[in-house]
Amino acid sequence: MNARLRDVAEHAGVSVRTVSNVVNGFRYVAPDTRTRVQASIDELGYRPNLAARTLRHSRTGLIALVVPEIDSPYFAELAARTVRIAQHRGLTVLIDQTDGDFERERLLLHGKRGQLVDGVLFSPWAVAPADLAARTDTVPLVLLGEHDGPAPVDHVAIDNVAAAREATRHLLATGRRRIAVIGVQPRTLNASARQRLAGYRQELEAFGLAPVVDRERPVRRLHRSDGYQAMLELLDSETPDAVFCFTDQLALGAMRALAERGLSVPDDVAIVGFDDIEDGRYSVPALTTVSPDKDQIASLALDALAAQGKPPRSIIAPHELIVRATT
Amino acid sequence: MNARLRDVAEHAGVSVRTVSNVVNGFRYVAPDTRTRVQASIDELGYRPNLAARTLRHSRTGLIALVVPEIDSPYFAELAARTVRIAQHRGLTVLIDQTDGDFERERLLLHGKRGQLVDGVLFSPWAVAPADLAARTDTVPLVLLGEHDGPAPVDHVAIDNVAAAREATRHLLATGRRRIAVIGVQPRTLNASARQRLAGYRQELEAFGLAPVVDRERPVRRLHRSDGYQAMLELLDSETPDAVFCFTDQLALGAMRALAERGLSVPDDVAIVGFDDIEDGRYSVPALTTVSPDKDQIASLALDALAAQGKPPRSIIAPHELIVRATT
DNA sequence: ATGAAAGCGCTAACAG
DNA sequence: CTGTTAGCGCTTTCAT
Repeated sequence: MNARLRDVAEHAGVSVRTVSNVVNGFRYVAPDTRTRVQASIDELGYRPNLAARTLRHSRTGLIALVVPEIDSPYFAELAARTVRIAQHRGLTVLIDQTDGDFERERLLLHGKRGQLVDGVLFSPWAVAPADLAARTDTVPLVLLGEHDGPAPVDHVAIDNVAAAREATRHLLATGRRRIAVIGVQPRTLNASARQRLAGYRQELEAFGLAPVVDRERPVRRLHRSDGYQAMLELLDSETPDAVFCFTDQLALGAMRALAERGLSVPDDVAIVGFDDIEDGRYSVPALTTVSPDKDQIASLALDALAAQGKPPRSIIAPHELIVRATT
Repeated sequence: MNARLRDVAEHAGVSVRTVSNVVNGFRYVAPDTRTRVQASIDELGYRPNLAARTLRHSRTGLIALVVPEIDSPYFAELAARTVRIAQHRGLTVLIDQTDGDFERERLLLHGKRGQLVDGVLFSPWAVAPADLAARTDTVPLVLLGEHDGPAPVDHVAIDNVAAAREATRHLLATGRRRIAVIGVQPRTLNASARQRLAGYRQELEAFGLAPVVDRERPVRRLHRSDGYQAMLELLDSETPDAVFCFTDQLALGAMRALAERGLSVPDDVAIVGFDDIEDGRYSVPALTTVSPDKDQIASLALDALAAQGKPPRSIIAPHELIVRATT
């Protein structure tokens, strides 16, 4: 077993109180006492027991980041930034992966992590606003990503409607008129997808173009393969001159389908993605995309966690359209 | 404050012992007592305090996964699988990101996580075998990835020499003779890179070809930009007819450089990567690569963690060469 | 400036 | 089958 405070105390010939003072950098310890105690600490290889501390303080310094899948590039990049920023603030991040499974999300939401974490950053996939409202767990919660409905929870997201409008406007400005989208979600749950679709339609209409139902392609998940599949289907009915994909992964899948069909990007079909993942910067051609400020998202979410108690807010993080070679 | 065991006991009119029995699914509880207690638990919204449990059991159910960067696709995919498999085994994974920083790695190695975790899965970047040997912390440790030197630590890796030989052999078999590599590490620390280089050279020599120093390109990190840069340099001296990249990210960067120079893959230059990340499956053309069995790596590492105490072993996970369109 | 001791919430040995 | 209680390691009030 590891050395305890008491072992150090005995070894140094002082009380536990004094050792505790030294460990926690307390002001009033006689210099020589401090030296002696420190020597004992080193010699015995003492390390404070986090569990005992937690029990005492009822604070762990841990926060949970709940995402559908950590190896989806967007979440990986978001997680990397969250971990980094949390580290700066003296927090440790514990990652939960739900695989988009409703039951796992529900469990996590309702305190499966018990007193283990001081807060939860939650990126919902399957869970609905009603489930959030029904939450009884008291651990501070911040939602990552779009979320509508009256759930009494903080959430941070970019302005998806505005972002989608910019993407669409950019396509229109480069002379495209048959603009399709890939990424509509069959279930109504994904608020981000819904808002991106709304933004796309709004911009088309503002330009005097009527949305064409056949050009709004649904996908089950947001992987490359879904984008690939959706693009093939799109090509089977009509060849659009541009596609706005609701994630970069979908866009990369779509580009692969176009390449296989011998279509050129951007000459035959222009592509805009969403998320600004690193793959898109190195794809050939490089992907035009909406870039959410992931550092800001992570940072604002952590702020919101720390500020809990105040009435829930809807926090908007910045984004930017990055024009590269696919448009 | 949350309800405690004692509150539930009073509410249900039983002792804490009984409540504890119910919570932990103990055998001998009278059915009606159980029902009554369960009702109180639900009513009060009782959740066991993990810190107290941990203090009692000196076991947290947490393990740390330490990686240089979580948003590097290989590590993201490995993390996703580790989290998933750990979940199955009732473990929670906490992710530490070192950014390849020596000091952060050293800290983590020497027990910065204190009693917080039951074990550490460590993917070293900057830290050397000597640092590992000097470790005093007692938390079980398993190294992920190649590691040589006599450090008394379990580690799981694939057979990098054999894998590199297969990759090189494949290139030779398709008629390539001017085969370059990208991914040599200037510092001697990265054992994986060293072994891949060794395998490449061995296979060339076995084929009767002498290694050419200029064709062995170093990189600082393993990002796409490094591969891109290295490929450009390679093209400035001589155009190889094949490049074996030590990671898929390097390969994707290299492919971008080739595209910009108007060279065709695989007609002008064949490419083999390493890691089998998802991007490579959807790049155009799709990337031939060495695929380490990441599920096995995660699974074997978790096994090794559980089996600690036995003499340290060097565990070999399977790998496979996946031939796609770049060769 | 240091010591003694209570108590954080839980588990399990002991007693019944 | 259930109750009582010591103690996991630490922080901190109270006392000196």
